[in-house]
Parts: sequence; structure tokens; C-alpha cells
Amino acid sequence: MSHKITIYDIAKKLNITAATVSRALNNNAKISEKTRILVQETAAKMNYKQNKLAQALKSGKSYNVGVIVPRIDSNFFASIIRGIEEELYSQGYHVIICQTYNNEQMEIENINTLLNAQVDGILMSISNVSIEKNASFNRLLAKNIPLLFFDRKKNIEGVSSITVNDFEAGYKATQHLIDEGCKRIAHLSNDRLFEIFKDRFLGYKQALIDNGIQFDENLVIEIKSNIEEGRKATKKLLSMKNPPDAIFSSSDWSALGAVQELKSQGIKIPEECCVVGFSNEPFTEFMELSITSIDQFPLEMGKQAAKVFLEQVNNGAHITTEKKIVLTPKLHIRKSSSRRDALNKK
Amino acid sequence: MSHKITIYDIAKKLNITAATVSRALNNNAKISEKTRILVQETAAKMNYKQNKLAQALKSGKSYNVGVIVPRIDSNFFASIIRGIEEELYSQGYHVIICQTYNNEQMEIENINTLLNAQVDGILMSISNVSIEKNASFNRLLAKNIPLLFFDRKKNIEGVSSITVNDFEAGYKATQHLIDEGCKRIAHLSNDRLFEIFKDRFLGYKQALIDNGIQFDENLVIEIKSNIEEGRKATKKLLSMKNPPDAIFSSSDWSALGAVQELKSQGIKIPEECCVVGFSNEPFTEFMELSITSIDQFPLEMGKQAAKVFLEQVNNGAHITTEKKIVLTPKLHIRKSSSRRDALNKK
DNA sequence: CTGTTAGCGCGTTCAA
DNA sequence: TTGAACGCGCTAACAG
Repeated sequence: MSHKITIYDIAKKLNITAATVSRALNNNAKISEKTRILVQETAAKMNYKQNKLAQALKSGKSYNVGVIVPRIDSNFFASIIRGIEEELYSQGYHVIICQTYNNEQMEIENINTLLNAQVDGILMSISNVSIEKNASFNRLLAKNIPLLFFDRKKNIEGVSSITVNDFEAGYKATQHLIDEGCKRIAHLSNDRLFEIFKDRFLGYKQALIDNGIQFDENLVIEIKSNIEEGRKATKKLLSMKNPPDAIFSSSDWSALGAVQELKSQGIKIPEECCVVGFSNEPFTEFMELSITSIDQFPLEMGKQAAKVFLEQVNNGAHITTEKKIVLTPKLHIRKSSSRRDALNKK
Repeated sequence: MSHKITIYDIAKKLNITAATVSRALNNNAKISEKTRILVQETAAKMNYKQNKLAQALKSGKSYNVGVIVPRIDSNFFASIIRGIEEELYSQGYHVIICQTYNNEQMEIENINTLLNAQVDGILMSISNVSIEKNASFNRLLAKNIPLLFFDRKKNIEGVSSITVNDFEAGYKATQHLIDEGCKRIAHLSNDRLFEIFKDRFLGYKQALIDNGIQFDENLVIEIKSNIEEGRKATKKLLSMKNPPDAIFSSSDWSALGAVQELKSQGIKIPEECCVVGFSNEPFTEFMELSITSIDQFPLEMGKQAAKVFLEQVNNGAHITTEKKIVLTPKLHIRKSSSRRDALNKK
């Protein structure tokens, strides 16, 4: 194995000091143009690569940021990460991605690992409902490295967040269904200890109220965001004496489950029952029966998160003013809820 | 900000030496049970966290491995990463994920960044067809840190790889279409400088030959793996005087594009044209018209890759014997190619 | 403008 | 069994 060459190697070769080499390499002001070029050229010739670890140890900066998400295999989180990367990469930062698989213990371990790795900041979408009560998390807060929430946040003093207006999203989706003529609108929710799910629910409820529709809590079912539970919940809804004529789901996956169940029971979408999902996963658009969904602009969310992080590291975290950025959601209306169109065609 | 506590802090408190603390913390043999416990307890009490950076600088091991993939927002790569993580996490390793977006320049930059970050190994699916000619890549080879390919590999001496038998996959898919009664089978390929695409193509060709079907190169189109190009290619195929009665695509996304185009032209699937995709992305299963596809077992691929990596770090990379692990692909037959079933029902 | 010195936090000699 | 000293590779303070 080729010996790892350091600034000392190139210093020796040039009969100068390691400090001078360092200055030359870092484009320090106090260095002659001549030696700077000389050093840089020989460094290149010798295939010198800076040891980031040593630099990090010295400077206290690792130029690594940690990103914690429930999982990466959804377009939503993958797009957020892409946004973060696109913004951070040019600034020399690198992203370490951690998945929690919605496991609270994993999330804590991830935090500890990232802290040990001396990351310069952590951007996360929390999986842990009561994270503010956790010791490791509080240790993270105590350090003054930038911490940022995106999508799934907690309201914690001094911690910035980038989210989408979930209340508005829930309201828009429900209003749309009402506009399409739906009277009994069910809602597939998720654990409402998470703000995002609570807000979607509240938006849904408010839209009903504003339109003079009685809120019926039997029409709200709390499930996990997957196909299977979407199917089961829908089956349950359809077995009611007075089944719904629309389903607004907090997740595209549950919405897909709803679509499958409705079809298997021979119920026409959107004529007999409309469906609206959430997150605008690509499949909602390209299915034969395309599914109406809410766009949360994940790419933008990631970019904004990265920008706030950069502001914080550059200003010094202690001067940080808490930022709460809220994006406006967009409803993409597709076949699964275009009831009036469908009825008019007949 | 709370002062970062080091082994010196806890040494001072106990009136011992940092070296002793280090030994106690690392369960070194030469230490009394008494002090070991004492140290560990006070360490815990003081909320001591080892600085991985310093340890890494000292030991030359960062306990980070780099994973380079074209992109993470497909189930295929996300599952591979999950497999890698599941295997590595328990061994104390952490994964740094890099995306190339199929950009060769990005890939080179990623390699350099990971090397600077002093990763203990790199697991990659290459985006760069001629990577073996690249200087940074050769520098990587020259170091003796474990390097591993998965899925998209290059045959390089001493470099292990975990792949799926793409030839067999192409063969199986084509044989299946022939068994379903298809006579003119088109193939949506991709850049065949990549082994995976070349092998799928060769498997396709061989199956035709073995079944006495004339190979027609006009039926093979080289495109990128996305919906749009799948549609365009299909449009082109359909405009032939003698259009195909089946399409075997090297990608699920192109297969989806093919399905869309066929439908929009009113061609019945599978009766008039069968479609087979590749990678078994979740959507192939849950579409109304489910798409036949090849399972590459990405989770298993990731786990195997991680295991080989662990063997290499533990044995010392110099003793490395090159391993070429080849998984057996599985064809999932779905509606898009179940022509006999469809015809029998009439 | 350049050299000297010191230290980031840790693990590992060599002595005691 | 423990302490003292050193070095991993780099940068910053201080001199000159």
C-alpha cells in the first residue's frame, strides 16, 4: 500500500515547513504567490489528499451533516434528501443519511452515532413522538450545533423547522371533495400525536364545519401509512350502514389500499366514492386510475432546510433566531376524485 | 455550550491518567476491575462520548463506509442500502450514502470525498462506464481499503462483486414470453457498455435463438430507464410495418411507459402485446394491470455486499480473495404477460 | 512572508 | 497495573 502522503512529505520535498504548506493549500493570504503555486503543483503531483479527519479534529468541524428520516425508499424523503444535498454539496458539506424505520430506539441511536461522528448539524424528521423527553435528544439540544426539523417537527424553543401547511392541505383536500358533491367524507388518519397528522385532521374537520357538514368521528380511522391498513380501514368503512362517499387519506399508500378495496367490492371511483391521497408519490400520477394527492414540494423543503442550516453554521448557532418556514401545499386533482367530470360524461 | 468532556476531564476528576481512562473505557486487559468500573461509571455520569474523529485519526479507522449509487429514490437501491445498513449497523459501522444521478463527474467527486473522509471501504454500483480509466478511481484501487461492486460492476482484478445473473434473467423473461405464445419480442435495452444491460440483452437473444426465433436487431432499442423514453421507444416500435407482440424491458420504468403507450393506442395487454419489466419495483405489483417483472433481491444483495466487506476488513484487505457472488433472479408473472390466461377466458 | 511551537482527543508504546 | 510521553495530520498563534 502506498504510504499516505501528508503535508510533511511535501514540506520535506520542498525544504519548507508543514505550516507553510498548509497555508499554501488553504489559500491563506500571507503567502507568496510563488510558493503557493509551487506547493499546490507539487501537492497535485504527489497526489496529496487532505485528511479531513485531522482537519476536523483540529477545527472542530467535520463538514458532515446528519439527516435522519423514517426511511429513504419513498419519493417524498428521497426528494427531500436530494434537495438537501443539492444545496449543501457546493458548500463542501457531506450528508450522512440515517433511517429510523419509524423505530424510536433506532432514532436515538442514530442521534448518538451522529454526535460521535462529530457532525456539524442534524436535520431530521422525527419518528419519536415524545422525543423531547429523551436524554440523548436533550444532550443534542444542549450542544449548540444546528438542529433542524423538516416535515415531522416538534415545537421546541430555538429549533427551526421547515414544514408544509398541513392544516391547509387537509382543508383543501376536503373542500375539493365537497365541491365535487361528496357528503360523507371519511378520513384515514395516522397517529395524531404527530403534528402533521393532527393538522391534516383538523383541516379536514374545519372544512366540514365551514360547509355545514356534520363531523362524524366514526368516519375517522387512525392507521399506519401502508396499503394493507388502508385496505382494512376501507373495508371497515364500507361495512357501515351508512358508508362514506369519499375518502381523504393522510397517505398515498393508504389511499392506494382504499382504491384497491373499493374496486374489489365493485364500487365505482369516483362516481360512488372519491379518493384523495397525500404526498403526491409518483405512482398516484401514473396509475390508470390516477389518484388525487397533495404536493408537499419535498425538493424545495430539503433545499430550504439546507439553507437554514447554512445560515446557522455561518452566523454561529448562538445567534440563531428560530425560523419556522411553512410551505404552501398544492392539490393535484386527478381521476380518483373528479366525480363531476365522470358524472357529466354519462 | 457545555464544554465537550474528554478522557482528560474524567482522568482529572479521578486523579488518574488519561491513558488509564482510555484503557478502562476500551476494556483493555491490563487494568484492575476496580478502576475499570470506577472509570466507566464516572464516564457515564459525566456523559462522556468518545470523539470518533480523534479515534479515527489515531487508529486510521473511521468506522464509516461509503455507498455510491445512481440514486436512492427507487425501491431497488433503497432496499440494497437497507440491506447494507442492517448488516453493518450491529458491527458499529455507519453508512455514508452518495448519489451520482448517473453523472460520471459526480461519481468521481463522490469517490474523492469519501476517501478524504477516510472511509474504511466503498461499496458502489457504478455509473461510469469507463471508470477503470479514471485517475481517482485508480487511486482508490491503489489504497487497500475494501472496494466492492454491487449490481453495476466492472471486472477488475481483486475487486469483489455481488450481482444478479442478468443473462439468466433476460433469458427467463424472454422464454416466458415465448411460452405465452409471443413471436415477435422487442427489447428495450440501455447502454450496453454496462454489463447488466449487455447481459440482459444476451439472455434475451439466446432465448430467441434456442427457440428458433430469428433475432431482429430492429426490435432492440437502447434507451434510458424512464417512463418517457419507454413511451417513445414503444411508439417507434408500433409504427413498424411488423410491430412486436411483446416487449421485454430492462427497466420497470420503461415498461410502464410501454404500457401507457400501448393503452393510449388501444392495444390490448396482454392479448395483443405482452410486457415484462425489470427490478420488481413495488408499483409493478399493485397497478390495476400488474406488470410482470424480475426480482433481483436487492435486500439480499445489500446484505451480501456488507458481509463481504466485513470479511475483508477483518481479514485485512491484502489477504483478500476476489469474490464474485451471483444471485439467481426470479420472474414474477403478472397480468401484463399472462396472455394464455387472458385468451382462455374468452 | 515563513518557521516554531503547540494542541485538537485519543490510543499506544516504554518504563516504572 | 498505572503513568509519562509521543504521534496520528492539520492549523493557528506567535515570532521573526
